[in-house]
Amino acid sequence: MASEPRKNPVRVSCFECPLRQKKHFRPFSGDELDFVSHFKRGDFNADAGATVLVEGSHSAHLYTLLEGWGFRYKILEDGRRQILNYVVPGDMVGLQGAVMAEMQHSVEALTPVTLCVFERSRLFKLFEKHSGLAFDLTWLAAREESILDEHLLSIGRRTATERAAYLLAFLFERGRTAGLLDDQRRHVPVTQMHVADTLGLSIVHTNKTLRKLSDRGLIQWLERGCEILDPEGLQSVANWNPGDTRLRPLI
Amino acid sequence: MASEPRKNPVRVSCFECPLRQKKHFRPFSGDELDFVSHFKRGDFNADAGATVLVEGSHSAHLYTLLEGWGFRYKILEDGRRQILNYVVPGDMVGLQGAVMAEMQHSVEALTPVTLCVFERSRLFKLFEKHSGLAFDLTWLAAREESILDEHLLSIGRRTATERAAYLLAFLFERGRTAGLLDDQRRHVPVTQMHVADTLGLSIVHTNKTLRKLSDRGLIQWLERGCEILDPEGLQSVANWNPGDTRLRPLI
DNA sequence: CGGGCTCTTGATACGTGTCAATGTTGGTGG
DNA sequence: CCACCAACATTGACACGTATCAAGAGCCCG
Repeated sequence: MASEPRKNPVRVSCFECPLRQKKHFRPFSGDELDFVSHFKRGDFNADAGATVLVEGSHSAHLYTLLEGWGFRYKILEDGRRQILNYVVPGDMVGLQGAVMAEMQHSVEALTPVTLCVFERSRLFKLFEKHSGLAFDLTWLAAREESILDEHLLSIGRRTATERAAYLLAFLFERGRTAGLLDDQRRHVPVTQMHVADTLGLSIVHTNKTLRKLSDRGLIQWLERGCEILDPEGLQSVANWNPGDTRLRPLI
Repeated sequence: MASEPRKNPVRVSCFECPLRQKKHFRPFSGDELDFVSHFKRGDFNADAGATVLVEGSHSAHLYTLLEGWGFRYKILEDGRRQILNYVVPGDMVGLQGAVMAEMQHSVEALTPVTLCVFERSRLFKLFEKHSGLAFDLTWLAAREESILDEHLLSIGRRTATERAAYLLAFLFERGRTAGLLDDQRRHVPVTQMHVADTLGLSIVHTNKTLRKLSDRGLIQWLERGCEILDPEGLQSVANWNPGDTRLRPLI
């Protein structure tokens, strides 16, 4: 397995939240931290490959990914699958189900994951009492939207090679700002099947496209994952660069 | 032009908001209505084809479309364009620019449009004082996300014919719930170029694909627009059905 | 040891893009 | 009023990108 063995599934207190201390997240106020620690119901651990949330359900919960990689996807009746976006630590999951009628997509773990579980029914209290956190929630939703916009541009208008380069540069950037990757750890834990289902390509063509990127020294493919050798190179192939990397909120 | 001539550009008061009275929108409380009417700065009218918002800008404003059709899009440096989503009355526009650093997409009017202009700087007050409206804002963002998810599935995994059928069924549904269309008025004001740029297809192939739908009696193409003859037929070709059509919020 | 999952590669078929040419419509200016 | 032009829609021929089919290798795990 690509990632280290899961930590002991001990309840993680918000006060010692390992994420909050990382540099990319904005600090909480004391009040907010207090509220969130009550908002949180517990932890949820899942193995790689596990389905965390399923389309059509109307869960009583809402999650934040604390550790690991995951992805959101939809499938058509005949099994064609489209990966919509990836989930890294700090990302909120299940907001759709919490706010609207039901989930319109599923979520699967790519590595072993830990999620913070929040109680859906207390969400309205968050809006009522903590406008700063409510704003953050909207911020997160707006950012998800802008990522989906870029994906749409990618699938709709970029060539296969550009798409692949974009995706890998994007995943590296997301992993980096989530503290999963850095100059030493450059391993993105996806299979070529995941890449294919994200780019809207067949797996065979994906393989041939990735080979081109390997041949140019931009990446190296290993079993069950990809080593990002040259993030800037990928960005320039894709004609993309990461947007705003300033402090982001965390809930 | 497909739509009737623009109404006199008189300031529209929130108290007589023509949208709020339509059945698809949730009613405001008196307090909320009061607040929104102060939040609103004025109206903004634009002609068909006008660019309403441009990528990279950081506008002091935030908008709700009051009347007409528009669309959001992104372009690559060499001019390739991807239409991300369409905007109908009741849709909020520019939230990204208001919440994050700057707009990551542009918005263009498809018909003459009227927009309500809100003051960005008062947004934090909305969160502070009107948690119901703040929740609505998040609701709108979550719904936009779920639409983009479906588009992504469409472009990534549906065939050209399915994609086209999906798009037209989708546009009919959006127009219908926004009060722009009904069983009598079935005209969607897009060119084949718009369809092509939404589906990620070339214009020539789009033309040939639309012809198939015409031949099957599902649509009829007119100059600068499309008559939706059989919405359910389109839905079944695309293997898609509109989700939650319950009351939606309006800001 | 077998079987599943992942990655790889070559051959061929098909969907979609590109090029080119034409017709229509509506608007503009002489 | 007509000539002209721009935008939009249409069609056929051909090229290219991508899907599909098929086969095989390496690996891990039961």
